[in-house]
Amino acid sequence: MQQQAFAEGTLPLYLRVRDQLAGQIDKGVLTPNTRLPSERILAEQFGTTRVTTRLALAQLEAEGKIYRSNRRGWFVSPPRLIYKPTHDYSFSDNVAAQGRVPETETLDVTATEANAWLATKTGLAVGDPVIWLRRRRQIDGRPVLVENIYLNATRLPGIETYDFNRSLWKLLREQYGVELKGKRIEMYPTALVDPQASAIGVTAGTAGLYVTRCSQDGQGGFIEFDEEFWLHDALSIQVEVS
Amino acid sequence: MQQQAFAEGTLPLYLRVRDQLAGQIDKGVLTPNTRLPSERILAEQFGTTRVTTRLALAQLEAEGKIYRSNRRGWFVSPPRLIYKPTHDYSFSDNVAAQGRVPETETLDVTATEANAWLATKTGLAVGDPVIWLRRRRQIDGRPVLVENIYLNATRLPGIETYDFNRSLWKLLREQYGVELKGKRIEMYPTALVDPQASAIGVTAGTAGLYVTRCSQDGQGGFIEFDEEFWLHDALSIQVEVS
DNA sequence: AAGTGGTCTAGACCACCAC
DNA sequence: TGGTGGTCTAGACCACTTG
Repeated sequence: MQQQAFAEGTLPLYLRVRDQLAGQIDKGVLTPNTRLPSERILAEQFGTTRVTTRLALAQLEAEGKIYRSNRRGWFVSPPRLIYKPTHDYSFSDNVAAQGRVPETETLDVTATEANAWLATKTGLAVGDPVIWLRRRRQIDGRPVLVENIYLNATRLPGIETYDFNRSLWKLLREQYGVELKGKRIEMYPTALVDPQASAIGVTAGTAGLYVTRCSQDGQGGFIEFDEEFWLHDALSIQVEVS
Repeated sequence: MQQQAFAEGTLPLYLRVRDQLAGQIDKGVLTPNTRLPSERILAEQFGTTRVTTRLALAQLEAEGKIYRSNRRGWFVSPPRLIYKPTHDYSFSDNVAAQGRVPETETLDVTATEANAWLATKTGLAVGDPVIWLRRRRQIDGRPVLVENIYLNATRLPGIETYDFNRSLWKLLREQYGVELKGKRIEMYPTALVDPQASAIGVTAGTAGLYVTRCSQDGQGGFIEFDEEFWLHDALSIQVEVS
């Protein structure tokens, strides 16, 4: 029985499987959004078991080179979306400008009140009215993020009556004359867990990037707090300061 | 033989193991940098196998709640370091200000020339002289990042003669009168692979955050290009713009 | 209905670290 | 030297998606 065959150099088997697949991706044999052969077939091709094959696939997934779609299989990751959270970019415009197809779905709109956590993040008082908005956004048909948006209901009366399947930034400007100015952004890598994982349609534990953004108007009044849960391989963040 | 026992609710076993351990961490039974029981002992305690136990541990690792150290075991993650890449913060000062103990090791100093990749990132011409610096930085004795720094050798003559186990920012200011101004920052989550994984002392494939920072002086001249490879659970990024 | 990934078992040997 | 995680085998059944 073959165990720990460190024959070809010192690399463990699952990393050699990884290298083979990565090579096919880098050379363009496998192109973005192509489905890989099934785990059982890959295991047979590489003369190993599913467990080891899955180690290799998990490695490539961690590197952002492939992703999985529910129980449908493994796919080659498309290029990362360049995302500049300090700008007022519309998601839709930004995605389109990079030659991709955006889509936004509103999952949920709820009138509620600021809790303690939101109060410290926004400067609101506990109990202040907010509109809580949940959206899912896709690139080329792949869901890449879900977000919770908390809007200052006092500052933006009637906002819950609008269509949110579009750019919120444009809505604020056109209907309320608001230009977002000050922003406080915080982000860190973490795993996506439920309910966000389910909303995106990935397994709990999938690597993600958690981004929060607190925006004010020109006078320093709180407008919007945005909490985004991104797939870790879907974006590249860029920030410029002078 | 017990397989797929979805008895207590619908959660798979490895997620129930995860929840138990996460509860002990959140309740403070297990405190930062505490070692968890060994995988074999955990497997026995939860009445399962090592493979399933490792699934639970990998989940917690992905969430940033625990980390592993070489072959020494699993440990509870300390709080994330708050990091503001747009500021001129010194790593050492920043870590110390958050009540932690910083350490910097210079791995390597090399005089070399800009290649095509570096040229596009910095605005230098291919072949321009640069000083290439590799450093490893620790927090409370845990290595959390390695970095490649490329310094404009023309602009900073003799810089390779200084001690780099300290704040580079202070060195530039005190010895060259340089105040870093313009910055272009780019970052995305990805897995750490060799040689960075080895340098930090983690398994290849460990989740990380890749950060690059291009800094100029007040006149727009290129000073420094910094490429950082962070452990994904070690930091939280904050950016403020007005 | 067939095929996919998701979960799980019950073992094994190896490389490395601390003692 | 003994214990740790790292890697690996050869199977199994389950839940879901797709034709």
